[in-house]
Amino acid sequence: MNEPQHELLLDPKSPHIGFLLADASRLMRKRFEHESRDIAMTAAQMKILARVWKMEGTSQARLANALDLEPITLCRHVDRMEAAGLVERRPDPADRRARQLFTTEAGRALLPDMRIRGERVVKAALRGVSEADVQTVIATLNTIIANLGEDGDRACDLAAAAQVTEDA
Amino acid sequence: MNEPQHELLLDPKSPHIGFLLADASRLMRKRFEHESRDIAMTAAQMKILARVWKMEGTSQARLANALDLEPITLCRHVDRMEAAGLVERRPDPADRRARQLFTTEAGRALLPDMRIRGERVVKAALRGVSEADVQTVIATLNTIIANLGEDGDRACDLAAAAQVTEDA
DNA sequence: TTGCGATCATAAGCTCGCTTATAATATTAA
DNA sequence: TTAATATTATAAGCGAGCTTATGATCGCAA
Repeated sequence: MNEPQHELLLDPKSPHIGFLLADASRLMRKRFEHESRDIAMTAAQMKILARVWKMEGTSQARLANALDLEPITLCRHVDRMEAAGLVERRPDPADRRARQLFTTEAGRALLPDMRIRGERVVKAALRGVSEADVQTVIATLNTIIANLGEDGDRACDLAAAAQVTEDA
Repeated sequence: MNEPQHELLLDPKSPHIGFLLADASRLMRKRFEHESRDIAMTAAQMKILARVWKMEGTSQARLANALDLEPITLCRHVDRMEAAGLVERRPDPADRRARQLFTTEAGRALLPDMRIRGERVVKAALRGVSEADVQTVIATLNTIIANLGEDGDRACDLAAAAQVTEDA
């Protein structure tokens, strides 16, 4: 009698919202990459470049914080973006550990086109979705991000303390 | 006069829904992994294992279709999952190219606990979100997935076929 | 002033998704 | 029957995220 347990584990009628989020996000990313394969920049790089533009001369640590990325993740991005001529690293005159980040003329030149294509993908993704529902989704996603990002440690401790099942 | 253009490129008041999706998805995945670091299985592996359980003996190609993954992506997962003893590959007696997939007793044993922790993460993520809004988000995510998957040519066919290939 | 703990950047190596390519086998057409 | 095509699994290698660790430097405190 396995059938009922199957339903419990992966109910097709109400799929785990985490899986839905992952699938929707993955498909949008995939579509965007396909939509802009002729531009030498990815969506993640666009996001980073736009932020560097707003924080011209910032350090990688502060930028990583602003983008909610781990420093090493950003560092790898900057490696590629610097190699691609999108961004420039200069030594910080006030702190010999740090490097200042600057956009390149070439990098800035690509941003508007990227944004246009991104909007095209969003429009395709949201076809048939009402404006009200879009707003609900945006608000809910922001709530989720706040819930999970606010204080990871505390919430995790609470949850972890809840249950430890020892099968013996 | 850069300020107005900055707003256009990355408006903090209405951030690109694609970025929100990616962030929410990433944070949920991160939280889940933290929540279940003592279990030798990831969320993606859980999803795959549950599906193998429903399609015991299926081929990797059909499983990849059912999960909407590229065959090579699934192949890599199965590599790791087989090494971890979660899943088993056997030669298909009817097709010498194919391998049949089966869950392991050890793999099945981990699923219920994984599901419980997944639900805990979802509950934490959705704190303060009304049930109605959750339903709206689920419906919208399904629309997005359909919108972006259908145009990819025949994702609908694949999804439909996946449901049918169940046992008889 | 020294010395010790934070902070900055980054190395190593992992999962997870992808594209592109290839060997083996199956299947279909000629 | 044989030749062309399709399918199955997998290799190689990239992007995007992560954890953990390490060398340099900064800053504070004894």
